[in-house]
Amino acid sequence: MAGPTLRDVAKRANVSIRTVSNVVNGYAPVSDELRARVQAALDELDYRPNLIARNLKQGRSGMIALVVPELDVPYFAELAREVITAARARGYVVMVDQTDGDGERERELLGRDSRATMFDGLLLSPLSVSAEELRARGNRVPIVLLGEHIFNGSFHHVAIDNVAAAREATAHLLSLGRRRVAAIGDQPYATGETAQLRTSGYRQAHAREGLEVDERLIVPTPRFHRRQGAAAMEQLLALPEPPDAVFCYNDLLALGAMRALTRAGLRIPDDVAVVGMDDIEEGQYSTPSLTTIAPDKKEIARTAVDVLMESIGGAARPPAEIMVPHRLIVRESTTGQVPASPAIPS
Amino acid sequence: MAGPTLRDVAKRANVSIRTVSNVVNGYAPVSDELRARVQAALDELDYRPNLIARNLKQGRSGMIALVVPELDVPYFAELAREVITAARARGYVVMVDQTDGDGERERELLGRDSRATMFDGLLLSPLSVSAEELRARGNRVPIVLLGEHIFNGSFHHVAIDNVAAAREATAHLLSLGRRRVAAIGDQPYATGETAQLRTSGYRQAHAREGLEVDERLIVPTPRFHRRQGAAAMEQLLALPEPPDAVFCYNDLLALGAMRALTRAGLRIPDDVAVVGMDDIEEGQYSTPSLTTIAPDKKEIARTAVDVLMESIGGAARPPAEIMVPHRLIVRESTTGQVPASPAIPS
DNA sequence: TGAGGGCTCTGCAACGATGCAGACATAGTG
DNA sequence: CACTATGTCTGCATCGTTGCAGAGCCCTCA
Repeated sequence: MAGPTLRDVAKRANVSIRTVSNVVNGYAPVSDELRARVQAALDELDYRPNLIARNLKQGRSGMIALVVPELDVPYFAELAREVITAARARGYVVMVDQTDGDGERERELLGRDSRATMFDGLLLSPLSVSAEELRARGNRVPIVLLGEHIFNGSFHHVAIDNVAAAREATAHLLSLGRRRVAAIGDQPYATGETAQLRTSGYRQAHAREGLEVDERLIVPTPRFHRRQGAAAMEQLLALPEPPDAVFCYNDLLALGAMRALTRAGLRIPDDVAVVGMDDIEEGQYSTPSLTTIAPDKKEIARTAVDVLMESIGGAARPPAEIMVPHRLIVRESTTGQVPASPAIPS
Repeated sequence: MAGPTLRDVAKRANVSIRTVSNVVNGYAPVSDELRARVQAALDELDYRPNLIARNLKQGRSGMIALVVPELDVPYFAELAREVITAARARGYVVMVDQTDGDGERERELLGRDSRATMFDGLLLSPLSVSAEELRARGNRVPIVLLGEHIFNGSFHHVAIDNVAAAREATAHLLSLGRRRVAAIGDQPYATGETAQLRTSGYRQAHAREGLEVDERLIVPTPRFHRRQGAAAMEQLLALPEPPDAVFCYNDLLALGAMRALTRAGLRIPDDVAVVGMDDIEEGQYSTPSLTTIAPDKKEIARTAVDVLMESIGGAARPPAEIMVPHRLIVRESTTGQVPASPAIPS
């Protein structure tokens, strides 16, 4: 079962273990003759270094973990892809784990028997666990947080400017002349920090136009899936004065909302305009295509990995709140027209 | 930086290293008094076991790797989710890696310096690399293949019955009275085995009805993304006699094709009916919702993990070709009506 | 009373690799 | 020729943990 070790190769080539190691790693100078002999033995036995042993000796594993709520949520899948790519560029591999947004599962990560110690660092996109808890558990492993707003500055944190993004999305709808703009996705409780930031951006946009917010148009949702988006939209349509536009806190909610609108026989954007957030690929191909706020995912991933590498390297600079660019992408769901770009987006 | 080790705890509690280890693992009987003393020391130092060392000693890592072409392709993301869940149930964590369908990247996995040795087993969904190569590289790590058809029986392999699935999808279209049924996604070359199986199912369905296949209706695509689906559909619409139905080899192709149809001002399914394959969540919410072949992903994941665990455990039973159930799910894109199920699917 | 048997607890060796210091042979230098 | 410098190669210790064998100790029972 177990493969040959350095010892086996050494015996076969009649050299010391250390020399074989040197050949494998190209370290110390080795005479051509000996190198050839060792190489032959390596090939014959098809030696593969035991990375676990190497890791133990070197005190690092070359692995980081990425923890997201749900991997099959497109935003996280797309983010995971970028993280894996960014990490690979730096010689790291990524273990992906999902918590299902379950606080228990998130806390497990910090527990005594967690596998966290196997990794050189953690990228965490927490849903339920608070920064306070994270800090209290005082993991020894460097951590960088993604997306979730954590205000107490205990950890490095990479995200877009949620307030500004929400403000721009809402302003876009207002600029189209819509006057009853709904918001889907508020989470007015402790762990809904990101959602609250977006709500506050939504309010700011109204305030800047001197408009009142009709509180009934703000629909909270416990989660950010299509199902909740559809349900929230149905609720909004049942109002005496239904909205003429809706800003959804992510694209899945928006897609669910659009589905509900279509079912109700309403036209998008003529009757109701829709904006999402995340710019998942699906929104480019939906009917109609979805106007959205696009966070720079590549940049998020790259930055997060960079900062994590720095921490792993031992740089003890104070935890930073890092903002990553975003931009509004206008598509059919608000203007009814495709942008100038080609008919079939990439 | 590095946390306390068993030695540190032992020194503090004034016991042997071995005893601390016993307390941590609950192994040998330890007197209550000593246990308490050791536990106190553990708590004070906030000891965390070094899993790398433990792995080295025990010869296993408790990790398996899942290698897919692209994590942000919904099918793979959904599959990854199930694999992670299934593996966790068995005490394993999953490292997810993606190859971008790049043969080079896939081959890297088998190379001398690959990290594959760090894992107890590999779940591989290869795109470019052939079974022949896989076998030649003779990795020492147990491997289970997912999805791709490998006929030479060198490895365990878990997949649906692609021929039957494609036949059923096509038969469904024919049973609706469609007579010019196109196929999008053929790959008539060495590494397109799965696609070829589907084409053969498509042909079988025609043959059983005594119908001729118009070869111009079979459109190959190098990849299985929305973009290719849209392009292929446009190509089909340009034919003198365009199709009245299309079977796409996965859901993304189908979604792309639907987008092209909508753009061309055609109605689905009235003018052209569409069937996909994979049952990704997006297809439930598209407009119209997508008829598709649903592979039992949970079952695929569970079976694959089980078989892999068996191999890891040392069971040397011969490589098996394992078929997992699938079923046709009829939605609006072929019948124009939602099935009896609730308006908003889960 | 003394051999035998549990119960606790300990120390040594080992997993497979690398860091380090030094051995040995050869070459270069005055 | 003696002495240092250089280039190769080796052995030992070590990373943090667990497997194994056994040392004490107390208790039991013939």
